[in-house]
Amino acid sequence: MQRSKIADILREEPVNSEVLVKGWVKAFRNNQFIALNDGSTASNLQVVVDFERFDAATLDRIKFGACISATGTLVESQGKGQKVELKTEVLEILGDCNPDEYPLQPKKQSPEFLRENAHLRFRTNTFSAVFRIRHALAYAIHKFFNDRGFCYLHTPIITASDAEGAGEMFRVTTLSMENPPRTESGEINFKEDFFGKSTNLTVSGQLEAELGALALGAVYTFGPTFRAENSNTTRHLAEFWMIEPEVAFNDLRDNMDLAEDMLRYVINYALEHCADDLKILEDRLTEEEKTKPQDQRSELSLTEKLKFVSENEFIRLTYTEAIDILRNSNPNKKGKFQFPVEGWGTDLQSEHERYLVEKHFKKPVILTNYPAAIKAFYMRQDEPLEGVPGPTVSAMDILFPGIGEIVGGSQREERYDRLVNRMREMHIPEEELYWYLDTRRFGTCPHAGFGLGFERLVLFVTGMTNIRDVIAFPRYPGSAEF
RNA sequence: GCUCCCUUAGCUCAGUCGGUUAGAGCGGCGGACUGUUAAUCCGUAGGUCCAAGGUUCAAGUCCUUGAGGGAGCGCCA
Repeated sequence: MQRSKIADILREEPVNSEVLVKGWVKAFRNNQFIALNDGSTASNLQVVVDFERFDAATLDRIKFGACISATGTLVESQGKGQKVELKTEVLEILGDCNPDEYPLQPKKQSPEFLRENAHLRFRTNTFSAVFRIRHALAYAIHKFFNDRGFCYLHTPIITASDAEGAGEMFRVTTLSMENPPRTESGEINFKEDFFGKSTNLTVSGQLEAELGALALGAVYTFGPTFRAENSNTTRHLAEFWMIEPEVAFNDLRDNMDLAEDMLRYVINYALEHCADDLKILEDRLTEEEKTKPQDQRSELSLTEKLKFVSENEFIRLTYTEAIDILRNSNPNKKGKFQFPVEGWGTDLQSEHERYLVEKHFKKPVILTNYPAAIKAFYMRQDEPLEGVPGPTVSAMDILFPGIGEIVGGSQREERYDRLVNRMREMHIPEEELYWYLDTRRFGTCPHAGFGLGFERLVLFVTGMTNIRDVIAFPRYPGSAEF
């Protein structure tokens, strides 16, 4: 007999038919009622056993976490709380679960404890919901881009370029660490390394994506990304997944439209397809809010928050306008900011971004046209703008409540001379990036793209608070367990 | 990398001003009940108070150092 998935049974409710289910015991009540979950849905199937028909030794092995198989007739439930239930005829214990040793329990356990037991945390309601939603969001992203004619490009994970300028990198080498080959001047000789040069794990697929975009028109990457920064926050990982679309002939405005459409699309996708899982996370969040002081509680529930983002236009304003708002803001005048907003030209601190998003506008904000001095070499240089004190670039950052920067992107500098000048100013080695510069020498065109931190998106949609809880096995400073 | 906080039973946490025998709920185990919804009721076992050192007549409680964890900041997605 073929196994049925609990998701299918609960959807189709094939009453009076014979079904076989397999799954893990979530609760065994009254020596009669097993709440069975097989991961196909957040909901459990009620498996009813007549304890007089089964031997006590078998019933004794039905513990929280045990894996069982049950065959029987699906009937309308005689109790309240569920529509259908399984009247069990055959029961088999597939895997025992000794409650004395099993770390998980049928009660609320802290995210920190579960993180230390990340190999088992999929089995909790919260984490199974998080990972089903994570899957749905990944699928929605592929669907969004596919439906719009984008080409999914796999950019390399090992790179010889250390000029990407996005932070510290992890070295990839097969050289002996104890006794590496040396050059005559005593430096490590990477000519003898596996690739014949020094290599690292990628910090971004953007530069390669640009190469693709300038032929395929519209491409996106979706792959792992590595940053060896010693970042200890709730929104940084050393290994994370990033989506990087890159589109020929797009300007900054097109770029913002694309990012905004994509975020709305995937959030709506989750609202439409993950209602059960979102309910679990919403209830969890509501409980958590109750423990906070009244003034720190969120006014919106999780789904309300998601709907709010999907139904409202993002606020778009320039860096210069943002500085004006911040300079005249109450917290700045009253000296409440740890970093007072003084002049034009310095980067915004996260307290400033949070003020704009969470207090001033109360919706997602896209900041554009940042000072050139604080942004990357490849961003397109703006023509001097009236009332703006210094040179700016066509950059855009999308800021979300609670998360901060979820997207960072720009229109790219497509003009060869401008790009080379900028690289020289910022000491980016031209020789190493000859292939990047070639796109500007041969048939260059305006184009734009951005990077979306996938885990930050999952963080927002699930309402979790620590990014380490939305990736299965997080990597961060001091931790590469599992 | 910087700042602050935490570490007590399997889990979540309480433990007053340093004071005598270390507390609860959940979970476990034993029993009762048998249409339950994290079932309920009765009983019961369970402790290197993170580690080392120090102060003190006396340390879970105070001090120092270390380990592990969390939050914030910086770096960014």
